[in-house]
Formats: sequence, C-alpha cells, structure tokens
Amino acid sequence: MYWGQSLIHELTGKQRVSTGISPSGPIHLGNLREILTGDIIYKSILLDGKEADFIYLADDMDPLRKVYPFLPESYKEHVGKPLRDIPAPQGRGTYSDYYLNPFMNAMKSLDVKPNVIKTGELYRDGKFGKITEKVIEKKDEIRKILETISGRELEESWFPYNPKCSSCGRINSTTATGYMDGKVSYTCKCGHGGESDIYRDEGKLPWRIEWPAKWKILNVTIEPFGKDHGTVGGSYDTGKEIVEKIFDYPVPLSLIYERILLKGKGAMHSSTGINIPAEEILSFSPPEIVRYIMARVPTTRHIEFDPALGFLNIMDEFERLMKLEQEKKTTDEQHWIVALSNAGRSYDTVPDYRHLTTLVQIYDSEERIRNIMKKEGKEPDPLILSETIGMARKWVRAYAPESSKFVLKGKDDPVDLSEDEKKMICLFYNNLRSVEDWEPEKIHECARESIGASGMAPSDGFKTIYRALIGNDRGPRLGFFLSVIQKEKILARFGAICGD
RNA sequence: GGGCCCAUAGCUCAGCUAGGUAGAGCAUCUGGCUUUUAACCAGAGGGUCAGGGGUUCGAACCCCCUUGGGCCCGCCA
Repeated sequence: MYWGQSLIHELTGKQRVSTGISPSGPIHLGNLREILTGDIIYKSILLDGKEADFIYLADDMDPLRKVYPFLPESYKEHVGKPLRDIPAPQGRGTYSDYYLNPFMNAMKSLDVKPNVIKTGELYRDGKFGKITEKVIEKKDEIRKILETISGRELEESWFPYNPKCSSCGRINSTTATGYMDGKVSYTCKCGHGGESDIYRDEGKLPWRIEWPAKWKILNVTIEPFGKDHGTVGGSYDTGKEIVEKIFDYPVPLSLIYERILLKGKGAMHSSTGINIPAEEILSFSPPEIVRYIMARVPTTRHIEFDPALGFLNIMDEFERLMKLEQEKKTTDEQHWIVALSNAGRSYDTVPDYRHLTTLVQIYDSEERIRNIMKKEGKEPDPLILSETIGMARKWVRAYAPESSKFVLKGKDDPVDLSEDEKKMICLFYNNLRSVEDWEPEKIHECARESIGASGMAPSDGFKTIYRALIGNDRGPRLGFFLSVIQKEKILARFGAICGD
C-alpha cells in the first residue's frame, strides 16, 4: 500500500492538515519537504475519499535569531524583532514577505494551494488572546510539563508569554513582571517598560506553547514536522502533553520527515550554504519531478538529491512511470505516486527531458527544436515545451557533468586526424552526399557502411567522426545527432576537412 | 548521553502494518542488431537479506542484543 494511504487509511471524520515554515531566509528544497509532505497527505486523504483541508502557517511573528550569513551586518539591530517588523534585505516591504513571496510562487507551480495564514495576523486579530489567558492562568502546570518532559529547568523569571517592547520592538529582551486583565507588564533591556495586550500583536507565546495552541485554535488533526521536533523531550512531546492536559484537545497525528541531503555535500541548511533554493530547483526541474521526489518514498527516509546525472535518471524513471500510467499498467501504489506527482497540468505533454538536453546544445531556436520533435512524432504542449527547453538549458549550463556537454565545431576549426582517419571521413562525406532522406536511420547506416568500407573498426570509426564534429571521442547517437543538424552544415565541415 | 533512519545481487534500491519458494533497474556474461552522451531485443550467472539470539510449523519481515553508517537533540524555530 502507498505510504500516504496507509498513514491516513484509518482516520475518521474531517481532517485538517497543517504545515508551517518560519520565513527567516531563502526557502530551499529541504524546507519544501515540509509543505509537500503536507500536500501529499492532504491529497491522499481526498483520494481515499475523505474530507480534508490544508493550511499553511507563515510564522512571521518569530524573531530574527541572528545575522545570517546572507544578511548585511547592519541587521544586527534587528535581531530579536519579529520578522514581519523588519525591512526586507532588498527593495520594499517586510523581511518575512521578502522570503515568503518567492516561496508562494514556487508553491503555486507545484500545485500546492493551502489556505495561507500569517501567524502575525492571528495575533493582531486577537485569535491567541483567549488561549493565552488560559496559558497564563495555568502557567505553573505548564512549567511543570516543560520541565518534566524536556528535562530542563526554567528560570525563576520564566513567563509563558513574551511581550514585545513597544520602544525597541524586540521580543527577546523583555522580562514579564506581572499580569492583569489581559495585559502583561514588562521591563526591557533597552530600559523601557510597559504593558503588552495579549489580544494584539504585542507579544507572542514561546514556541513550545504556541505550537499546541495553534493545534487547538485552528483545529489541526495532522501535521508533518522535521525530526528535530520529534526527538524525545522535544517540542512535539511537550506539545502533546500541553494540548491534551491544558487545552483539552486531542494531539494531532504526527508525521516526522527525514532531511534532504545534497549528494556528496550533506544535509541542506540555509545557514551552511549547502542547499538549493526552491526557485533554483524549479528553474531546471519540472514541478512534477520535485513532487515525485517527495512522493515516491516514505517520509521517514532521507533523500539524497543529485542535481547532475542522478537528476536525469529520476527524470527517466518518471517518464517511464508516466508511460506505464498512460498504458494503464501501473500498480495501485504506482498509480498513487503518479496522482500525487501531478502538478495541476497534463502529464502526457511533458516532453522527453534527456532528449532536450541534447537538442538545446545544438540549437538556440525554440522553433527548430519544436519542429524536430514534431518530426519525431512528439507534440508536447507548446507552453510546457518552451518552459522545459529553458529548464534543460539551465541544467546543461549549471549541473550537467562535462561528459554530457558538447560544442559543435565550426567549418574550419582544426582537427587532428591520421591519413587513414581522414580517408574514412572523406569516404563518409562522399556517401553522405547521396543520402536523399536526411533521417537518423539512413545516416547511421551510411556511417556504418563507410566505416566498414574504409577497413576501420566500427568503434574507432565512430570516435573519429565525433572528433571531427565535436572534438570528443563520444557524442549523441550519430544518426539522430546529424539528422537534427542541417545537411549542408555537416557537408561543409567534412568538405573542409577533405579539402573539397 | 538520548532519539530517528539506514544496512537485501558488483552498484542503486523494492519487499518489512498481510510472516509462506529472495526481487527490479543498472553493471557483468551469452546470442541478435557490425558501438554511442547510462542504446534496443532475447537469455544467463550472481545473495549466509550486517552479525548474534528469541518467538513461530515457518522470519529479510515480529522481539532483544551487537556492529557499522547517516541525521537530529540548550534557547529559538
């Protein structure tokens, strides 16, 4: 049974899947696993014939933790302020929106359409007010839960609500000094003191309390999260206890997902620079493949992502699977994987990516490539083709191994050939001139005959031809390769070599 | 110190929440097609399922232990 299906199979009643990412930096492929796992589960529930909805929380009330490597030193003064109160590193708007917006676009192209909720707005609208009253009322019980389960001791001055200083704007430098009628009084390290209204965005609950509070006020029933939260004594453990004992709400079903590693580099983190931003991966990978990468394996397994040849293999695997699906030969499990890889557009028009990586190295013109594919009997959706051509170009430029790249030699470029090799090339050249139909098979046959007639071993003959054309011992399948290049161009090159 | 995941053919992995004769792709070898950016077709060889113990008529699968590897674990998220 498909992993997504077995997970949700026994659930009853309407489900609400919740995910969230703190928009503190560029969102990368590793972070994408959170939201895609949520989306896969949400859609699995629907596919299983049950009711569900899907929310995404942008935690823009979270404070900036530190000056990340990608930020200017001047951001030091913003450390401790909520992300939604900090200016964007570039351009206008807020820090949180600056990183959130590109991510939203990425989500859209991945066909992930949750109900987006900004945590800051929940605070602003007083949604956390009532539950915060309860938290403060039961603060001793909560303290005990946190201390017992997480095994750490809280400071004497600990208070389950962090007021935001109305003077310096930080929420990590205040100390609560009292509570009365929905207002928390505080003093701040900046010297200021005041009151913070828990029914407004004048402070926030600490993470370990905010999380279960969100479950309760948003009626969450299932939530995926990274393994770091799932560790013993971690925030899921304490959240579970708090939500049940204090908030009287059943703990949501947990779904712990493993990390995504970059092949040969290690786990993806925004801070280490080992990562591929979401926009970047979508610049060379069709969205279906990004979904497929997450959908094909259970969440408990780590994923090693190889953007070079490994990516091409995943592409092939996916295209093969698509073909099976079209022929209705998929197993139940494969069928689910196909359904969950869908990015909201028609699959049968996704073009042959590997093929395109060769074509884009020969032609700049999209029109040309389109015509060639047409001649081969493939007619992908024009829009998708054009998009995928751009992706294949990007892949060749940025990720392809050297062995997968080539440059067609110019007519008069020098080439080092022995007498025998030259003789064979010229024989091929002469034979090629009489080839009427400029088609892969005909050309290939012509090459074989010419090599044979020259007395060279086939493998040496092909190497020689590639050397003359691209200065390399290997190249794309010869017949196909020459067929997509103008005959005159090929003849001109060989003619020049033969002194014709 | 604690937790999660992984260990199955040379390589990458499936099979483990149905316990019932060990699988796929690639690689290798044979035959066909007188190579081709990891070509295609037909076939073959290849495994002490990391090791040990337990449960069972029967274990890759369930339980315990050991070994090796990956990741996570103050606060904050």
